[in-house]
Amino acid sequence: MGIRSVERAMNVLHELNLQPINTIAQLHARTRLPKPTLVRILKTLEEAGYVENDTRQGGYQVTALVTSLSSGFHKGPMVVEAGRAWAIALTRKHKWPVAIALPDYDGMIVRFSTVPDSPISPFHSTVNRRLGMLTRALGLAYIAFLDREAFDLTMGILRKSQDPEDALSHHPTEADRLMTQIREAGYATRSSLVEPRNSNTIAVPIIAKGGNVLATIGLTYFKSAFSSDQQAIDRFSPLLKSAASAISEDLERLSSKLAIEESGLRPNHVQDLRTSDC
Amino acid sequence: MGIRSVERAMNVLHELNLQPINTIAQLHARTRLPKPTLVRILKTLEEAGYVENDTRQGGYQVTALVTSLSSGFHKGPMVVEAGRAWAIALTRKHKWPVAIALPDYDGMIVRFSTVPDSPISPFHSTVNRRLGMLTRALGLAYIAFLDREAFDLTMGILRKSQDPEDALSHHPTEADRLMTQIREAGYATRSSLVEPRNSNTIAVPIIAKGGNVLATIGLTYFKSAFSSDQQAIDRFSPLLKSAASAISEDLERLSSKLAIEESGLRPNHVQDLRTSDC
DNA sequence: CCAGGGCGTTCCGCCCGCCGAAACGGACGG
DNA sequence: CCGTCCGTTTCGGCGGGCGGAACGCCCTGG
Repeated sequence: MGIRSVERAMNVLHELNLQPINTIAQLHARTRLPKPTLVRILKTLEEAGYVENDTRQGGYQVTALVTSLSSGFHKGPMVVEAGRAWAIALTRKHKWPVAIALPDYDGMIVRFSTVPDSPISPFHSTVNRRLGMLTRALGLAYIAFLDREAFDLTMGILRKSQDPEDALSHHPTEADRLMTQIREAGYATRSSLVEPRNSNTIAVPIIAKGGNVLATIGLTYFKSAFSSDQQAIDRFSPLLKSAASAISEDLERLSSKLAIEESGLRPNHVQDLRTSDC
Repeated sequence: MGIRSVERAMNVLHELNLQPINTIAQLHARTRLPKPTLVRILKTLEEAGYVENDTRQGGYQVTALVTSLSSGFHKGPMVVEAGRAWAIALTRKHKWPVAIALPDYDGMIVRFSTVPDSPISPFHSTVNRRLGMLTRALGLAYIAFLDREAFDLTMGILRKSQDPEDALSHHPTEADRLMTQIREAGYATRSSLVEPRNSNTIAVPIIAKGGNVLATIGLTYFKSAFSSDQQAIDRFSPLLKSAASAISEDLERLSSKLAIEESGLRPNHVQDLRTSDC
C-alpha cells in the first residue's frame, strides 16, 4: 500500500549492496522487475548520486554517497565498532570476507560484513541477516562459550523451535559433545548439513574482560580454494583468535579511557536549529 | 528526469539521517514537500522497515535496517575505520558530536560524524560535506601539520581560489602566525569569521607513525554551554589529542599484525553465485 | 469552557508521470 | 552474416501518486 516506485527503488538499492558490481540482467533476475523499470530506477539513483554506472566494468554499483543514507545510525554496540577495523584489515590481507554477528534471542544477527571489500567474494553481503544458533559457525562460536546458566536458558528456548536449523537442541548428548569440541578448539565451523555447501565459515567468540561472550567474528572461504578444511582452519583460526582478543583489548581501552556505559543511549528530542558542525 | 517519487523519498531518507528524531513539520520545512506527501513516503519507508514512527518521542527515525542500504560500501580508509569507535566513545561520554575529516585536494571532507549519536546536538550531520582548509577547525588542524613541502603546495593551490573561505592564503604572514600557533597548541579552532557563530569546533590532527597527517578529528559544542571558549578547550583538547594518538596506535597495530596497504583496494568483477556467508 | 492554532493524518478526485511491451542497436561468437 | 544476448530508448495508455481540503487531536491562553 506504499508508493510502488519507492518500494521498488529501495529494493533495488538493497540488492545493489549485495554485490560489488551488478548487471541489469542480474538485478532483473533477482528483483523480477522489467528491465526498463530497472534502468529508470537506476538512472534516478544515479542522478541522485547514490549509484554509478561503470561501463568499463559493465554494471552498476553503489557510491560513497549511500553512506549518507545510514550515517544517522550508529547506535550499534561498541563491540561492532571496535571490530569493524579488524574485520576490514583481515579481509584486505587475506581477501576472504569477514563478518561480525551479535546474539539476538535464539539466533545471531550479522551486524557487519566485509563482503564488498573482498575481491574474491562471490557471496552476498548479509548485514542484518539472521542465522541459526546451532548450525552456523557464527552461532556455534557464541553458544558454546556461554556460561552454564545462559547456555541452558538458550537451549531451552531452542528446544521449543521447530526450525530444522535448531534440530540439534533435541539431541542433548550430541550437542554437548559438539560444544565441548568447540570450546577446546576455540573456534567453530558451519554444520555440513546446511547450505551453502561449496563454502565454509570459521568463527571465534569475542570475549569481554569479564569472560562474557559479546559477539562472534567469522571468516568465510570457498572450499575449492583449499586442499582440505583443516588447511583453512590452520591458517585462519589463529588469525581470528588474535583479532578477537585484540578487539576485546580495544574495547577495554575505549571504556577505560572514556568510561562508557555499554548500553546505547536514547536520543532525546531536540529543537530544530539550522546549523552545522565543522 | 528521474522518477519523482523516488527522488523525493531518497531526499527524505537523507534528511532523516541528519537528526536523531524528525517531526513531519521539520521535514516539511526542510524538504518543502507537502505534508501528505511526506506521510505517504514515510509510511512506505516504514513498511519497508527503514524508518520507524516513534509516537512516544513524536517523530520518525531511521532504523538499523538502513545500514543494509550502504553495507555494500566500505572502501573507507583505515584511519576512518580506526577512528570511528573513538569518535563514538567520545560522544557517548561527553555528548557533543565528533567528526573525522580527510584531506581532499584543497579542502577537507567529513567522512564520519556522530551528530545523530549526540542527544544534545542541534547540528546537522555533515558526512560527505566539504570544508574550507583555512577557516574550519578540521582543515586548520590538517594543513598546519603538513610538512613544509606539502604545506607550500597546498597553499599554492589555495592562493588561486577566489573563495572567501580561502582568503587567508593571500596573507602569508598572518597565515604563518596562525599555523605556528596551531602547531604549538596542538589543536585548531574554527575561524570566528565563519558561520555558525553560536558553536565552535576544536580539532586535532591524526598523525601516522612516520609523521604524516592522515586526517583530523574534531568536537563541536555550543558556545552557550561554556563560560568561555578556553574552558571548552581545556576540557576537550586533551581528550581529542589522546584519542588521536590512540587512533594512530590502533592503525599501527592493525597494520603490523596484518600488514595492510593503506590505499583502498579496487573491487573486481566477480561472477554471480547465489550463496552467502555465515 | 471554549476559541484558536499547530500538529499529524486521512480523504478523494484529477491528472500526470510511471509503466513495460516492443523496438533498437551494439557486441559478441559461431 | 546471421542469431543471440545484452543494455538502453521509445511511446501511448492508464493507474497510481498527488496535494488541497478537511479532520481529530492536543495544547495554550483568554
